[in-house]
Amino acid sequence: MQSYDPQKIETHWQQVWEQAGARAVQQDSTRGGARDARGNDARDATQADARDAAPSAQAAGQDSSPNSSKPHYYVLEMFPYPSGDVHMGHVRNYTIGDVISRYKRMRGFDVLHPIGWDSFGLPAENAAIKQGSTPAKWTYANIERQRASLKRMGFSYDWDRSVITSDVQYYHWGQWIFLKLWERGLVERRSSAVNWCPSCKTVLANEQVIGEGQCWRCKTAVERRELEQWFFKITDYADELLDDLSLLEGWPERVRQMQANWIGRSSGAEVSFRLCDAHGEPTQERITVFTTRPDTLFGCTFFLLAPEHPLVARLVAKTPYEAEVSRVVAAAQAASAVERARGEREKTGAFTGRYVENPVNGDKVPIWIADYVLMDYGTGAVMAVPSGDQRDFEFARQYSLPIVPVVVAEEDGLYPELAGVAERRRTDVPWSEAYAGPGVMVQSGTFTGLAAGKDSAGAQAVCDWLVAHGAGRPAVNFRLRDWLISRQRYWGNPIPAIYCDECGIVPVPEADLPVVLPMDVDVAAGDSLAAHPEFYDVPCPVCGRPAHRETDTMDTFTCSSWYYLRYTDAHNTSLPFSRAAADSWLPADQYIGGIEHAILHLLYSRFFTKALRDIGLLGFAEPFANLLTQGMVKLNGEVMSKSKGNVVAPEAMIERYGADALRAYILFMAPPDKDLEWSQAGLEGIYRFLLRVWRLLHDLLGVAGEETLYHEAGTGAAGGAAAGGAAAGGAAAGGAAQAVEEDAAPVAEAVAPAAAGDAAPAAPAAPAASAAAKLQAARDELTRERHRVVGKVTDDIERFNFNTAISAVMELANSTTGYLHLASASERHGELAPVTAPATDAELAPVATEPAAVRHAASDGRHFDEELATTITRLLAPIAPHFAEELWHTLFKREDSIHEQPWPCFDAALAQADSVEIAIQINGKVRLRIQVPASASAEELATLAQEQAAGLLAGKTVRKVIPVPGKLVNIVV
RNA sequence: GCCCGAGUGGCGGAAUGGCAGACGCGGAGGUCUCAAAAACCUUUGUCCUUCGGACGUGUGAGUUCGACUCUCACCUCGGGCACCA
Repeated sequence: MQSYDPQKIETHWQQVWEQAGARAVQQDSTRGGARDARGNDARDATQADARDAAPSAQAAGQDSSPNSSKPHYYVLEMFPYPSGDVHMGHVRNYTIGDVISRYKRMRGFDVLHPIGWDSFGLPAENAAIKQGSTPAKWTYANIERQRASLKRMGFSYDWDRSVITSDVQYYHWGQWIFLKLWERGLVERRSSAVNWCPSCKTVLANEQVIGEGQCWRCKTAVERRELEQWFFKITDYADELLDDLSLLEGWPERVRQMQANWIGRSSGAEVSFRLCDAHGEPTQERITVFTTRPDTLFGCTFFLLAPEHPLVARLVAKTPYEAEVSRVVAAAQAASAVERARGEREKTGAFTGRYVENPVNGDKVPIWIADYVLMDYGTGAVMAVPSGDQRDFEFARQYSLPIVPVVVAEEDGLYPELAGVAERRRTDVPWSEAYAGPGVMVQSGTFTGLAAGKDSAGAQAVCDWLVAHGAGRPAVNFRLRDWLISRQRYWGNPIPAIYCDECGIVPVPEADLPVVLPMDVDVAAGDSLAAHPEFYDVPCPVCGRPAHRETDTMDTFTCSSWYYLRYTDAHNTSLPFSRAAADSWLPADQYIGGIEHAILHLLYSRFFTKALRDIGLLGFAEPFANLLTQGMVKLNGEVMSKSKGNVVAPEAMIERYGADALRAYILFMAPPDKDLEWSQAGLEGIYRFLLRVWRLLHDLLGVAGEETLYHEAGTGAAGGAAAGGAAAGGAAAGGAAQAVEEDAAPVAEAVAPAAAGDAAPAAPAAPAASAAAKLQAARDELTRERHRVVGKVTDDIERFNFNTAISAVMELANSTTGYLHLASASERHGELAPVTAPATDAELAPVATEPAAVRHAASDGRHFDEELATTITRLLAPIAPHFAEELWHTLFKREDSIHEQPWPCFDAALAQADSVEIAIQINGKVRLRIQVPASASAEELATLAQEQAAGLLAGKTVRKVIPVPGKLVNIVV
């Protein structure tokens, strides 16, 4: 027996698959680019794919009807950023995707499984500076390194569709999309308060500011600066981005929740307050606020402006209040964004000396400035209702402002003496904090008695009143800001815009695309795009006068917002992708990636998809139908990172245990969405499992030779004991297995009654046939086990429970071990020689569904063993592809690929044992276990159980019997 | 504060409301061996020294014949949002 040598095997198959892949591409191109939809007509491509489709109904089972073309399945994994070699997170992400891909192919799907590189971005510049290289050299070297590692892992990618975002063939179309968005009014250049990272020396999008105001990449505290920048108007899609989350049933609830929080829609009303002049008389000038609680308007006792509000200076100019107000404004501006956002500071403010008029009751309320009011949310002005808002409450206490309760809680009678009171009687409350919950309106004039709360009848009534009196309207506010996409960095996709002194900002004409990024910019030497005249100096496309290019590049997230579309049509030279190609593959059936992109990338991609749909380039609204967010790989509870120096390198593990063991390990140790604690011992355990299966299958087919470990002639006792243990370990240990377990002398007698329980024509009952009978019983049991395991593995992979799928294969392997202990290969296979010639298709067909009555006779031994062996190999093929392929060729003597074989079939009925063990509970406690025929009805079960438990029931009155067929009987006494 | 998750042996983790702890790691004992490793076999939740029994899925209630699973409250941990009006 050739021993299992992962390095040798994996290297061999890598080369074979690589060559086969190259051949496939050549064949494709002779078919007119069918696979890749080169050119524009992808409809041809999909039809060609359909012609390719082999009849797969048998393998795909319920998933496809006979003679149908192969259904499409798009498995997408978040593409890597090429910062060095691949890490365990990549290995986990891509292993999950590869198992799904290989499994779906075996199930008869036409699978799209691409990979690429998100290769623009700041780390390349930093690395170039550090190493005195260029971003391009560093980036492309890393891509080659990663590509080699991914191939070494055995990932079955459509390599000919690879997308590298820093290739001009790709970013050309990013610029084209930019122009299309511009045409549609979704691009704006405007001045705004933006986030500036002093370390990265660039502006950042809101989504890229994390935690307490830090840069997402370098964690430096960001600064606020007023700058003119480029924006994508993602807020135009705020409503749809939020509403469509409910369509994404295949996404984790967590991610949907995070996006909903981020978009942050609040509904309420805008209320206009008339500004009073210096003498307190209302003017025509109005100040508008946004509120989610118009029902509390009668409780508004003061009015707040953000320190940055443009009105502030004018209100206090040349008044006694000017000095104090200026001091507070200056203090607010001095406080860092982080500090001010934290909310722990004591609330500070100052009176402006002016008033506004409350539209509902004519109250003159004082205008204050307060540092907790934010200029960039709502209108920068707030109606303060201290009885209903904790912040306003604290501010009122701080500056001794009145607090008027306008909502009383119904349930606990909070402030009951005000119930039903319409006119204002109290201007202070005995509470220690504001009450923001629902209740009933009080002290609110004609609205008193209406329900209060967010979106309540009272809120609606006040809103209606405001509309009727021209003092307000319903309004919705979002937390989401427009996406700032310009970056003051070199290594990115150039923004296709030109500045002309005469014509202003001019888009680069489509025909002039691509704007090529010079590859020789020496960032290490402080070089920049502005210093490259061949890039910087251009004639104005409109007037022809000298002009210059925009030197800002696009946020890398613009590149990753549409790469999954390019995969469907990767070589298109006239469009980013053809609509037909994209529509035929998307929405992606399964997207897999880290939770860290829950907001950033996933929100941007959703926005791009919707915008491109509105431009007419796509026919769908959401890019990813199903999302799996894989957990992190940790070491001692900590995230692996280079800076912490606690990285386990995949290469080193492949070197030692092979890619297949690493793949299986990472799937086995935890469900895919949970964090995984790295354990070398666990990896060794899986490696040993593969070694064990290797030996097992060789022994099963009788080619183990001298090295057989499972059966030695003449040691019947040891073998019997072993088999007994294994059979008992099997979950569905039935009567037959129990018979095997009893290894005492009258074996045949023990077997016969149990095994012959139903139609078993071939069951040998004669004592002389004891060995054969034992084998027979073991095969019957193993057949059931095989069907059960195939069913479980299939179901588990469908639901991404890879860990339990692998453990089910282990169970089948363990049961097989027990079977091997019963008899040597020659005893099992009778006169038949071990496999030397290629097995026929019939012999190696996917496990057929057989009539329940058909049992394997002793002479079928080799067939039985081969079927068992190929089943185990097929089940492992998606998980350990090199391992399975090698067995397919060397053990089963096949010349095609196991990865093109159909997935094994199973029959749930065959997984069912004739006789099952059920528990008898008395008052819910298990007291007894009995064997009953699997076919026993509930009534029979109830009777049987009471007979069997008669001893335990003596002297007790049976009140109720609950039989659960196949499981247990509960007797209540 | 609001909103999501998650709490099960020594460890990673299994369990459509129906025998808790599958599978693996680790531990213990054995077979083989001059010996060791590997491999193979047995065993391994806790407690009661017992054939046998009691207790066990973060805590406390509840629904149910029956709850790791469903309901309510609480505790702990993780995550998202947050002076968002």
